[in-house]
Amino acid sequence: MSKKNDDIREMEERWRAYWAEAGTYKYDPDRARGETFVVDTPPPTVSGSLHIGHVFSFTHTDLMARYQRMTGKNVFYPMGWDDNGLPTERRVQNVFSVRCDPSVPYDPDLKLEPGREGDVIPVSRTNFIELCDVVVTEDEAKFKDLFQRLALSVDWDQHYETINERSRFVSQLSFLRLLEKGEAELREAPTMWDVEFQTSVAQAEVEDREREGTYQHIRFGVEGGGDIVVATTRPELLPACVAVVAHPDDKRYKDIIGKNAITPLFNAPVPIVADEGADPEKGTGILMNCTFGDASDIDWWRALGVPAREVIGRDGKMVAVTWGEDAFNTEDSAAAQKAYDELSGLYVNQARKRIVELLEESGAIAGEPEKTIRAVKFYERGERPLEFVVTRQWFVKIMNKKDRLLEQGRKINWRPEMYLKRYVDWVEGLNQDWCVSRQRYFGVPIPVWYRVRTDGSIDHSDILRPSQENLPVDPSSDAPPGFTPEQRGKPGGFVGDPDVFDTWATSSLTPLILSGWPDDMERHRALYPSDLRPQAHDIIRTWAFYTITRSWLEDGSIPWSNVAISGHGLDPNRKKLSKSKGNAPVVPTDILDEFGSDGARYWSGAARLGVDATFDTNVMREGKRLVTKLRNAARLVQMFEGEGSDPTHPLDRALIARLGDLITHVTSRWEAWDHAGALAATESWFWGDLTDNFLEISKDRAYAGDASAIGTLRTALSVVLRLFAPYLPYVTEEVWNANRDEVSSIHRAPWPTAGELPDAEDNGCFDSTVEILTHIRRAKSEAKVSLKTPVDRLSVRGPAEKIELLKQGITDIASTGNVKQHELIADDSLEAFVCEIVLGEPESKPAT
RNA sequence: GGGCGGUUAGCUCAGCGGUAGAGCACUGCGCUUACAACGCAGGGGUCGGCGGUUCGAACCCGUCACCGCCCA
Repeated sequence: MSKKNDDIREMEERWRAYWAEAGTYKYDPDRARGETFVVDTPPPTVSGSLHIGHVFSFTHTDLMARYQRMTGKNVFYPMGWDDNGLPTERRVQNVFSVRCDPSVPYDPDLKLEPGREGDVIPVSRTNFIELCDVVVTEDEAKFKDLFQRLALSVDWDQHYETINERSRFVSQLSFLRLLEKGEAELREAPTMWDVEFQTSVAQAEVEDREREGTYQHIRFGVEGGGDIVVATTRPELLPACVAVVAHPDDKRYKDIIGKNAITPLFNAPVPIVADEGADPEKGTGILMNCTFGDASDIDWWRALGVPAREVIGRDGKMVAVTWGEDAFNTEDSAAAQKAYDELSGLYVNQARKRIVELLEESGAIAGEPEKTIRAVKFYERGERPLEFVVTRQWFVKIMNKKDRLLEQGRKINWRPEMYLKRYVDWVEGLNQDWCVSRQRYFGVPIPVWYRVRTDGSIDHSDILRPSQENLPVDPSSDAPPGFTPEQRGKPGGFVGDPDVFDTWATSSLTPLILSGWPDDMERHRALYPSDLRPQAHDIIRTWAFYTITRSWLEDGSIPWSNVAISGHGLDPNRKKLSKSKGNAPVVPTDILDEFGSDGARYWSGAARLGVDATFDTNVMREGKRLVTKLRNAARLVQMFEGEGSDPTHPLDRALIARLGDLITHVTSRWEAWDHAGALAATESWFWGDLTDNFLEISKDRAYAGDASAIGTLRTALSVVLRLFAPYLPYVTEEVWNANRDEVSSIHRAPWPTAGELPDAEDNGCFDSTVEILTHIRRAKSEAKVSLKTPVDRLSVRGPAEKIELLKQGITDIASTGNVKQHELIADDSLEAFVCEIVLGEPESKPAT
């Protein structure tokens, strides 16, 4: 870091401390809802790494908050930390080299060093959660430090964690209300299951990945003679085959529909059924229906009413089954058992290889294997394919509400609007209810218990609920109303639901967590629905979708009136920046060190909403350069000590008029949620009209104490600083307060309006003046002489009207361009200015 | 396979019906008491291809190609 950056660092630390102490960004609960602007801030996952993408999107939010604050709004801008959930658990496992084992008793004296090496230690659930708390506390401190350095104008008194008591309370209460309304229910059903983390997952967390697969052609017998060949990429599911399916119009199979096929190896009779879902073009046109290979298997299984043959366990291994019993009927138990025992206990991919060998040995493989590319479902954070496993899970009903959820989505203003389309596509494509229970530890517990029957079995239909005043509860340690802790697990007693909620089940409630619902309804009415949900486009299907869903389910409302969608930070190869891809090597604090917070914010501010932004230090360098220019321009303006006045000189009046146009334009860009357009316009005016031209033109008059020039410069600086303030909070605050006896934050200053400016008009003299000045500069540049070289004679000919305008600026041109003699000649035969410039001798340099 | 964006100067991007723009990079000049962490001037683009609408298209319509994202 250079010495110069030390200055920036000092300035940043000084103002950061001031804002915190002065409460510059405090929300005022006493002001009316109409004057308030409420932001439903995204809670970042604190156990992820900090990267420059955070700087990008969080700055966007801050820009909007700052603009609203300057327009006079009472801004409610909180900060939340998403600490609950799997990312934290994984981090804790790595940091302390532990794993959670609920069967291990709690050890109150457990002390582990972060970064500990050695064997993985099993720890109790309570110990594990304590370790999670340790890690998130540290992580949150790092995030807070970065965000404060970045000058996010957050009211830090308004913060939350998705695992804190308030969040657990709201999450549990909201769930219980859904249960009351019949919108949440417990189901034992095939569910998408991650065999690595051993938890259920929801549709929103699943992604398709293309994988190589191999079609194996397996010969089935047909009752009454003959055979068929089924093609499958998952031969290990053969023992789970409950039917074979062909298209009703497929001539090849028409005659055998209604008969039974006999599976090879297992000799299980399975019905041959017709269904239009079978694609005659795919494989051999006839396919296995297994319990359960994919979502359509579930549909067919339900439609056919056949028993489920579950062969894949929660750990992704083939479970032990007994052929000839229950669902596993067969014509030859001994043979089936012998074959199956070869598979039992193997992982799915091992079983796939083994069963092909067995089929080959038995002569049931028909034809050569065939390579194919298929879409395989994965949990987004997982490395192993999902399986469908029958488990007991809590679901929230959403499939029957698609139309209403679409309608709710359309009531919200999406910025940019194209992202409504993505929401609509997602809702229309929903194919299952929302599974909200997770078999994890660090999360909000599901607040119910189940009665234990007198025979010791659990009655999951007898759901015991806590009363609202006891929330939040932990069913694994608290007892339900009317029971004593001693009755846990005993006949006639109770057991707690062992699961926690999906992280989204809690974070979808952030507007309610923030609003004080339902205990402080006065506050709730002041803060809900909120005005702005800022977030990135990757979580439209999760955070935005689930929040809209929860608000609809709770009271039919929409959670916010606007959604502002940020793009992603991309690496120089235009790939999304993420820790997992290892392409985010740049530490955000290094960036802030190098370019200053204002410089880094400039990069973000220059990017439009919804558009991905390539990480580009050149843009940050540009921002840093702007900061320097702003300081230097301000230094000049603030140097003039004389009295200022309203503009009287035509050039000054023109500048003020142009400034008014700028304010109008920039404000309209902000109102259109176009902070990037507003910045570009402000920067262009500042650099062009103000510093390159007006400052040069008016400088000599200002030095001479001309009140009009001085007043104009001060007005222009005051306005430009305020227009830049949302993007460059540090330097604008520094300059704004440079000449003040008492600090008055620019971030509480009123947004400039054209109406606050003195009356003025741009009659065209400004453009004429700049035009001639440019001629003079070009002449000197082409002559390769210094700009201060005198012009012995300047002669301008032009149409009378333009010459009249030029007369208003000629004195300033003469002083700026060091013109000794000039003449202006009206000539209406000309359409534009024609200049004749005679350069004098360059002034001799003083001897060195 | 479906949807949504994008393709403009070497790079990063703006412009979105009326004579092609910015910053960086490049070339030349210049230390001028706000600024060399800078200024001034300049070179550089048949606005992805092909059709169409229009007096006029980077911009509207159609089509194709490629890139990215989202979903299957």
